[in-house]
Parts: sequence; C-alpha cells; structure tokens
Amino acid sequence: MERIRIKDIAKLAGVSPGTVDRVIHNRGNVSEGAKQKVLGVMEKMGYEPNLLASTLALNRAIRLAVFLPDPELDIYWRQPLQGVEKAIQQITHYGVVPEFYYFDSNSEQDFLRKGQAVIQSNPNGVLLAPLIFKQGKVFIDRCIANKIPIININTEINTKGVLAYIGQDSFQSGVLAARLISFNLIGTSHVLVLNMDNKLQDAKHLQEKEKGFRSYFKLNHSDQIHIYKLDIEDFNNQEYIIEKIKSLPISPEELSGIFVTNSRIYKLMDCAGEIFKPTITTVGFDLVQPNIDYLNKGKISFLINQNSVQQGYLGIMGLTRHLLQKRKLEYLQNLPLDIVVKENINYYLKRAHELEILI
Amino acid sequence: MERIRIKDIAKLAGVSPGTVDRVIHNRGNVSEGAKQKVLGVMEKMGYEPNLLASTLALNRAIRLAVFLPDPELDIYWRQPLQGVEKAIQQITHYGVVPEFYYFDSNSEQDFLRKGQAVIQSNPNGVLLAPLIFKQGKVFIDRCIANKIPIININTEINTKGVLAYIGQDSFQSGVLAARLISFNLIGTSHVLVLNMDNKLQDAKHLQEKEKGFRSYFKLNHSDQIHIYKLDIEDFNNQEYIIEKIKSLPISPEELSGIFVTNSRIYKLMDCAGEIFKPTITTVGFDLVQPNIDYLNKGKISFLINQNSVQQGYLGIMGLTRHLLQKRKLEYLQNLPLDIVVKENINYYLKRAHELEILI
DNA sequence: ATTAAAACTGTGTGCGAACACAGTAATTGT
DNA sequence: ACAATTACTGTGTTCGCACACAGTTTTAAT
Repeated sequence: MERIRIKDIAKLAGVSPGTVDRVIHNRGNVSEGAKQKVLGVMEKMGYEPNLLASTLALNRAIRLAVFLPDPELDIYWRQPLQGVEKAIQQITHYGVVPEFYYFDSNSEQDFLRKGQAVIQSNPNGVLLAPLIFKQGKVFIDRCIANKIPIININTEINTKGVLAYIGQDSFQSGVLAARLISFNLIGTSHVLVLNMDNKLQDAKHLQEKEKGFRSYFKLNHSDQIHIYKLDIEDFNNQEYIIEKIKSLPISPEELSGIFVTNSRIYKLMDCAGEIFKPTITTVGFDLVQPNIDYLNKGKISFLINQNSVQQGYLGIMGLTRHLLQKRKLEYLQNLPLDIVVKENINYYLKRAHELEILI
Repeated sequence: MERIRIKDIAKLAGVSPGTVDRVIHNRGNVSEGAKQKVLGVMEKMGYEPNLLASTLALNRAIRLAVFLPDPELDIYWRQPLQGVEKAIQQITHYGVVPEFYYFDSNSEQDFLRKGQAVIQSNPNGVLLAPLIFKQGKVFIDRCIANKIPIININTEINTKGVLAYIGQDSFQSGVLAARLISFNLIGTSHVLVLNMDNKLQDAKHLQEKEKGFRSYFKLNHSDQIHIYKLDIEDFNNQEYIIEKIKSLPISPEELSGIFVTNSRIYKLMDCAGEIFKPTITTVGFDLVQPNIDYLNKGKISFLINQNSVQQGYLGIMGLTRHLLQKRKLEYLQNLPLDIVVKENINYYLKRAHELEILI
C-alpha cells in the first residue's frame, strides 16, 4: 500500500500535477469540471500531503514570538522557557525560529510597549501568558486583527480567535490541595489559605484555586474545618509575612494545614518555617528549586506540579502544528495535576528526557 | 544566520558536494587531505543535516516490529499499544510502518514461535516487553546478532546491545505505595502486600516493588507496622482469593492498608471489596478501566500510574530517533510515578491529547 | 614507457511538493 | 474574421540530500 502522490492523482484525474496543486491550494484558474474530478480522486484515494516534501519546497521560516514574563524577575518562568527551548530544538527542521520578548508583569506600560514590538515584528504566531488581564485582552485583539495566531498558557483569556489555552484547571487544583490536606485531619481543625501575589484582584486563577479548596471542605468535613485566608502582596517582606500569620485568630501551632496558591510557598518557608507544628501538612505549587529543597527537607508535604515546562513545550508544538498542518487544535488543553512528594519527585525532574525523545 | 548546507561546506572546503557526502556517510574513496578539510569546515560551521531533505531523498520505509503480550489476554497491554498508535500517527511522514506481533505471556512456546517470525521479517527495529525472562534473553541476543536495534519496555533485561529500557523504578514505586498508605496509619497497624501473577518466581519487578514497600516501613514506623504478604497465582478464582485473605493471622477488618503490586487490584475488588473496613487505604497500579471505576467509587484510594501509554509512545519514538538521527539514546528512561486519586484522574485520562500535539 | 587497475572527485537525477512561467484554448470586442 | 483578452493547463525549476555513474588523477604492474 504505497502512499499516493500529487502525480498519481493527476494521472487518475486525467490532468497535470500543476492543476492538482491549484486545486489543493485553492489558487483558482481551474475549470469546474477539472476541480471536481481532482477532488473526487483525492477523496477516494485519501490523499495526505507529504509534510516533508511540502515544507522543503516551501523553504520558508516560521517565526514564533514567545511573549512571557521576564524569567529574571520571577524564576517560575524559567520552566515554560525550558519547554520552549526543547520544542524548538525538535522542530528547527521545519524552519521554526523563536523570537523572545519578556515583560515585567507588574508594569502595564512595559507589557504594552513590548507587545507593540511583538506585533511590529509580524510573527507567524505568538505564545502568550496573559497575566495582565486588561492589557492582555487588548494585545490579543490586536493579534487577531492582524491574523496572527495565538496560544495562551498559564492564564486563560477566553476570546474568540485564540487557538488554544494550555494550562491547568485552577478550581480543581484547589480541590486536590484540600484532599491532600484532609489526609491529616482528625476532628476539629484549622487550615490556612495563603495568596501571595502582587495584584491579587487581577489574579483570577488564584481566586479559583481558593474556591476549589473551600468547595472540597464544604462537601466533606464542613462542620469541623475552619478555613482562614491571608492575602499577601508584599511577599518579599519577611517581617510582614510573619506578622500577618501571627495576627490570625488562632496561634500558628494550631494550624493543621496550609495551602499556598502558587509557587511562592518557599517564600513562606524562608521566614516562617519554624513557627508551625511539625506534623502540619503544607501544599504548594511547582517544582522550582527552592520548593524542591523544602520538599526534600520535609518542610513542604506536597507540591502540585503545574507542568509549566510542558506548557511552553506544548504551546510551541501547537502553534507549529497549526501553521504546518491544517488540523484544528483542541481549544482547552488541561494538563495533569501531578501530586509530588519526596518519594516521586526525582522522576518529574528528569522528565525533560521524555520530551527530548520526539522528532 | 542561515542554515549551512552540504553545498556550502563543499565550497568552503574547496571540494564537490559529492565528496562532502562521502565524508559524512563514511563511504570511503576520499583522500585524507580532503576528508580533514571537510571535517574541519563541518566542525567549524556546526553542520546539522536537514532531516527532511535527508529522509525525503532516502525514500525508504522503516519497519518496526511491535512485539508485546496479546491485549486480548490482558487488557493492560491495550495501553502501550495506544501509545504506539499515537506515535506512528505522528511519524508516518518519516516512512515508519509498524508490524504487530502478539504473544501469550504464559506460553514460552508461543513466545519463541512469534519471536522467530519477528526475526524472519527482519525489521529495522523491535519494541519488546520481555516478560518471560529466559526466552526474552534468547530473543534479544538473536536480535543483536542480526543487528536489529531493540528497546525494552515494562520489564528490564539489561543486556549489552539493548538501546534503552523505558519503564519505571519498581523498587521506588513500592516505597511510594508505602508512603501513601502511611498517611492513614496511627499506632499499631496491619498492612497487606498482594502479588497476583501467573509465574511469580519470574516476576522480578513485583518482587522489587515489595522490597521497596518493606524498606519504607523499615525506615519509618518499623515497630508498629505488621506486614503480611500473599502470593496469588490463580487470580481468576474468586473463592480462592477470599479464602487466602481469610487465612491470614488477623481478620480482614483489622487491615489498615493493602498494596497490590500490579494492575490487578480490580480482581481483588471484584470479589472482596466488602470484607474490609471502610477507612482502609488501598493502593494499586494503572489506569485500566475497572480500576478507574473502583477509584471513582472510593473503593481504591490511590492508583500509581505506570504511564504505560507513554511507554509504547516513547519506545517507538526512541527507535525512530535512533534510526533516523544518529544521536545516542539514554539507556535508562524511568517514567514518573504519578499519584492518581479521584480528584485528578481525569487529567491523566485526557493526557492522550498531550501526545497528539507533536509533529 | 605504456597500460591496467585503483583511488579519488565531480556531475546529474530523483525524492514529493510549490510555484513561476510558458503555452494552449475559450471568450470577448471591433 | 481577426486581434486582444481572459481562462485555463502543462512543464520546468527549486528546496537539501543521497546515491549512481561518469570522469579524472594517481599508483602499480609489465
């Protein structure tokens, strides 16, 4: 069962390869009769273009703008970038070239300015983490107006025209965190939710996590669990963090669990690791280095892996696939919520290999 | 920074493209001087062959033999096959064609006969799950003698010449299982290890899991935990299973945890789901359908995901990469030990999408 | 010194698809 | 009826690489 080529279709339809090509690419200048004959044969024979020959002949570059927060300002963003690098490594064959643009997620100004630069470079596609909702939406709309395909990671802004969102189900990750903490709860217990971010009113996904967390306890141990919540915007101020915790209506030793809704649980451990009871269950997100260290030391009980490396990897792959082939992508691509403990963390850290395998 | 081609190297080295080609493929008939000049230029310019043009020009088929246990006899093997299909789907462009051979893992005869057929077809590579140790070794050696590259999944047989083993760290998965059960242990407790397989003396990886399980408790709650162990070869005989469990020195209600060392925990639940106390922690392996159902019903507490779909996927990708490019593979590729609970299982089931993205 | 063989090197064609361009047929206008 | 458009169709070159084959130089043999 040999693969069918344009040449074969041409022969079967009684036309020249050039005509078949014109039909395939809707380039016009084909009589209705010829067109129908060609389409008929293509359908019957199940023609699949040879991607290799096609990209070779096209001989073009695919420029992808990678528009993410500056990894120098928040180490979290190193991970998606690592995934981007891996993906690029595997598809340079197809002429894919990345162009990196980093923004300061605390400065709308900066975001807009860099966004301007992205659009001006007129890339073939954009990978975006739209952390800043309002300006993010403006940028996305401008991309769509310029027919630049766009994939979002990490944070969802569901606007028509966005190819895909790759990230996690924030609500469900909160549910999972609650379940993990509940292993250790007996009778009346106190648990704390900690949001640590600059602009909490914008951080919709953190709010979702909190909602998920609360909903689990509403369904399961509702009467015995007391949930406290602290919002800390100035998370680099250690004295402030401690002060906030001590201002809770209960003492820190009474807490049975803490849920930090993003990757900054290490900021808490840096200053307040010793003020809780030893058997407390602590849950945070992401395999960034300081978190890994605290997990191995037993100070963090669970980390939920947001698969941020994969987000970058899949984002690039998705864009490439869209540009190279015609198939539609699935809009929502929720990545698994990996439960990481001391006993299985090594395999997640090594997972880079898994990605490296692909062609 | 344009990509450098054979033609460019030829010009820079002052020879013809044909000579460069001969150097690249070690085809001989090149003077030492020319060879050194070409190698020098290649090194300096960092030549990377264009994989697309190369495979297009070669115009050959890569036949990969997929030699696994019959999925009709054990549903577990559907998963690796699913991964194989996904992989093939993505790389038919490169001329990769699978040839499937299934064996009955209870019949050495059958394995040898099918193995004979595999070798006779003289494939370009083999994906193998060497469940039967002795005959597996014989088959592997024969492949190596015929210079057929081979990748093992699921079970490791570490022989020189095998390209890679893709699977899990059995010992560590036992450690993890123990940790999961330990969440629920207070004071003196009884836990059970259950091995359910046909030929337990051959099933080295199940023994490893048990060892890992025991080692955790040796290090952590050694004096308070009593570990019982049952080997059940006739796992389709429900009365036999119940009888065995009732013959333990303690009653089933006293068990705080059960660890089934492979995917057959559903066989236990099918017949003995009701004889344990409601708060028991049960740990098994793999997201096969009956296990998924019991997890959602709350009868199974944790499943450790062996990533068997990935094993098939990565096996095919690894073979292809070896045959298409020259880079060496890493021999040991341990997949993550995913902790799966009711609250995060959906994302693992949907992970097929993750794979589908790639080119 | 001359031929034969061996060692080396360059050119040309094909892989399948994309597109430019040349070429032919049908249609319009005068 | 004949030129001038327009509509359609086929051929040829290119992408980068692999390999066959022809062509050239060097070495060995007589």
